[in-house]
Amino acid sequence: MTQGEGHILALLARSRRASIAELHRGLAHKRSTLTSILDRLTGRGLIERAVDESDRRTFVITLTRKGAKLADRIYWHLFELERRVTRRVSASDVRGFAKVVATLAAEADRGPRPARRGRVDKKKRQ
Amino acid sequence: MTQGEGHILALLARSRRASIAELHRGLAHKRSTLTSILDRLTGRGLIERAVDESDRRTFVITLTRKGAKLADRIYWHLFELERRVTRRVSASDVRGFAKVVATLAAEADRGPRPARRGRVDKKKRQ
DNA sequence: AATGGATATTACGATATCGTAATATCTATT
DNA sequence: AATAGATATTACGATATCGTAATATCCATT
Repeated sequence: MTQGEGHILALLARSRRASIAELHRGLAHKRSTLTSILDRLTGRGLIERAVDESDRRTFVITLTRKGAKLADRIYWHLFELERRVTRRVSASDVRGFAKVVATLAAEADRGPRPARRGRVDKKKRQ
Repeated sequence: MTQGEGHILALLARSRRASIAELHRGLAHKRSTLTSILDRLTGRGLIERAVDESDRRTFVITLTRKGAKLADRIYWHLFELERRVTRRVSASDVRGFAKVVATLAAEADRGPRPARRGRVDKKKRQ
């Protein structure tokens, strides 16, 4: 079980049913990696892919019974970890954490700001 | 340039000279991965490996002139990012962030606490 | 100096992730 | 209905990471 696989199962533990694009939004991986992850989860009989009839470009991912069991365990595990952490830190610590993370993400996303010497190759990110 | 490579160069930008074990402490990767990273950096002429005469089991990693230049750029880049973030958040936010991260790491390291049903396979981590 | 255990590192095959190109469907416009 | 552009996804080869086993050196004890 890789980090990415666990992550996807945890997401599905809540939504139960999601498109690939939706899952991708909650994942720090490239889209092609998500395909691999879904392939593996499908191969192990944990999830199922079905074409969405309303938009046949997309697939709807659902958990199998077996997958739901595992997903719940993972979700519970993460929930438990969160609980243990929030017990040991203050609410304002958590707010500070969230704020720093959000700011970090936003700033990193903007890329190198003040034009340094040398070309600033603004890479495309998908 | 992968994340791992950048990370190692950033570490070397400060210490200029480090053992592999030292580098590994500051890296979120397995030791064997570090070997690969060092191989690539060596191949590109950015670092050099030399046996430590005082303990011939270990190697001393140093930056080449070319590597030092790149390492400084990377370090500067990270420093700059940090500066941009700390400008937008308060000092107590940063403290909260650090506290949550530390607690999270500590709790995750302890593993699942209250014995759930099923075996708790405490995996070895290197 | 020989033994055994600990530490430091690498080799190597297995697996995961990435990046790009290709395919298929949808939506809007002519 | 034909075309063009946008969106959603996968295929596939290249690269990075992982896990384990192997090797070499060091250190302590006999």
